[in-house]
Amino acid sequence: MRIEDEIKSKFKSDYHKLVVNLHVTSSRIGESFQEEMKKHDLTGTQYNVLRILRGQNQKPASIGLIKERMIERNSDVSRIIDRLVKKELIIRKENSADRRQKDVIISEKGLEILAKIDIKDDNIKDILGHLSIEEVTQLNELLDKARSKK
Amino acid sequence: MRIEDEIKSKFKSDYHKLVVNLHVTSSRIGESFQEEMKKHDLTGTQYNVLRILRGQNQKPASIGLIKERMIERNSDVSRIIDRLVKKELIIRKENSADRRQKDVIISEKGLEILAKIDIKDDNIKDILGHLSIEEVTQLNELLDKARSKK
DNA sequence: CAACAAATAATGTTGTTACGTATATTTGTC
DNA sequence: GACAAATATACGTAACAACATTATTTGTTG
Repeated sequence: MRIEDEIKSKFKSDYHKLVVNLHVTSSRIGESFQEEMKKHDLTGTQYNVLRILRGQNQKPASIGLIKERMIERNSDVSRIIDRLVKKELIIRKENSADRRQKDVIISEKGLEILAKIDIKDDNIKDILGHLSIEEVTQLNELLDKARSKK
Repeated sequence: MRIEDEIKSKFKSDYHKLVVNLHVTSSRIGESFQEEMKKHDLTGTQYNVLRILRGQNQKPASIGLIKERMIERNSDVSRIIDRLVKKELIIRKENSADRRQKDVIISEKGLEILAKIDIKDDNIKDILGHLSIEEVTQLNELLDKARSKK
């Protein structure tokens, strides 16, 4: 369905339309994943942080590093970390070399929950399977270009 | 920049990558608009609701209708409406035929603020001007297709 | 080396959004 | 006309976002 019909709106230009289209499409596709997260008592943001930590392969990450890699860049990482520590999905220690910093790593329990969640190909196929691999590649390229400032 | 480098992450497939790419791109592009809204003391969500109401041409909208047309469909429309009423940007009355429903319309003040905001082409050009019209059209088409369930 | 600037994270506060549930009203059925 | 079901909205709570402030530690400079 075209975006104009989906949200019953009109746009001044295709550029303007693209801004809204991106937002709506991301939101719709994201809904399915949020649901998946809920089954494991995680929010999308928390999942995002866990994945960043897993990507570190047990190399400690500082709060600042996590913040840089997050999708929503203004997030209040300190308190997101608090919640994940409370759930015992991650471990937070002081960094011995620089005592301003914290060393954050993912726990066994955190790794286990990620493994359970790991989006099955089935799941993705349900959501995006109607796109050909060529279309997916092209979309990825165009999105990369859209983000590049100029 | 490719999405892998942007958030330093690896993906199992281009499909998986697309999910993240959509989210990140939407978030980055959206940041610019959020800033614009802040100048007028609005959130993106509130702007979205005001636009829906303007689209009604003074025909009253129920809370449910607004919810349907919103970008984020899980939103708690009742309280978003509360805030807009408090700012006197919209008017909320009981519907006389069905007292469960509310009739919501945009106020003069609401229309004025929208007119002031109305995204200038300049603004869009800053953000997406490096894409050709062909690329924009193609992106819009691919996004429409990505949303269509099958 | 002392004084000051910069970096890093935690905390306080407020506003907003997400999720689940509760309440009020209407509609349909017997 | 009583009652169950459906519909529309409101509310309670937790999570998140935005922004400022503070505390601690580190780096720099005279």
